[in-house]
Amino acid sequence: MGKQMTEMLKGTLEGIVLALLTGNPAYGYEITTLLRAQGFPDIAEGTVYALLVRIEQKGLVDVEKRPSEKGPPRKVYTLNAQGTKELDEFWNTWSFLSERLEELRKGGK
Amino acid sequence: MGKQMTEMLKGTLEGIVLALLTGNPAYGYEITTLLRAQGFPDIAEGTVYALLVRIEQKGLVDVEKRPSEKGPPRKVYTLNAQGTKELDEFWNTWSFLSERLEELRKGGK
DNA sequence: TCCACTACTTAGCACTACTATGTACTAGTA
DNA sequence: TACTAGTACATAGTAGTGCTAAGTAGTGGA
Repeated sequence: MGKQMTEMLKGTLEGIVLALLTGNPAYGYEITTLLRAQGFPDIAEGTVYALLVRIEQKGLVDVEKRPSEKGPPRKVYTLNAQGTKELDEFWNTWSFLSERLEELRKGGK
Repeated sequence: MGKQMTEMLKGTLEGIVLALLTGNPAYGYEITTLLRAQGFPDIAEGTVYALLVRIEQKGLVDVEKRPSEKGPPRKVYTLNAQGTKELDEFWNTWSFLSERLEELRKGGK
């Protein structure tokens, strides 16, 4: 992955994952493949798992262990109320930054 | 500053500063006040100066020292060819990420 | 003299993405 | 049986970047 993208993902990747989880519980491996399919082909597995540990510790998701047909049991993450609130704040922060940057791009000094 | 914004600025702040410098040479203290005036009231001085050192070491800007009427001499930064190229790449990276996020926001899974 | 403003510098910290490696389970196949 | 691939999760160590905090230096005004 480009160094720029790596740095830019800091702070946004968490939001991206929370957004993926809205109304759509998922487990780590699934989230990784989802991200890779949706334009982030180089996302490292370890990054996703570490992120999931973080958002679980922050209490943004509920976790449930479910057996898998193939391999070890899955940890399914579901966005809870606090996670939804965090996601809202994420979109606010993103919108603000996004607007600033669009102004800058238009030469709005 | 919010923790979210702090993390989100990683990777974008450099682009913001490069964008501010296009066709508009400026010195550190000036850039700091510019940023504060344009929606980032809590940007730390130290952050800006450290970033300027970095982009100078990467060769993205040319530097010239000019005396100030008030206080120590200013270090005026001018975007050079390499900096312009880097800024182009920044906009590409930003556009990509921005599009992904807008899709996500619209519920595009 | 003291303070405020201008202007730059730097050491240490916190956070997050990446690299690399390891564990564990299932199924297919040679 | 032994090997391989795919599924699924975990984690130690590294790098990059923004923040905190503190300092240095110069000018001018109360």
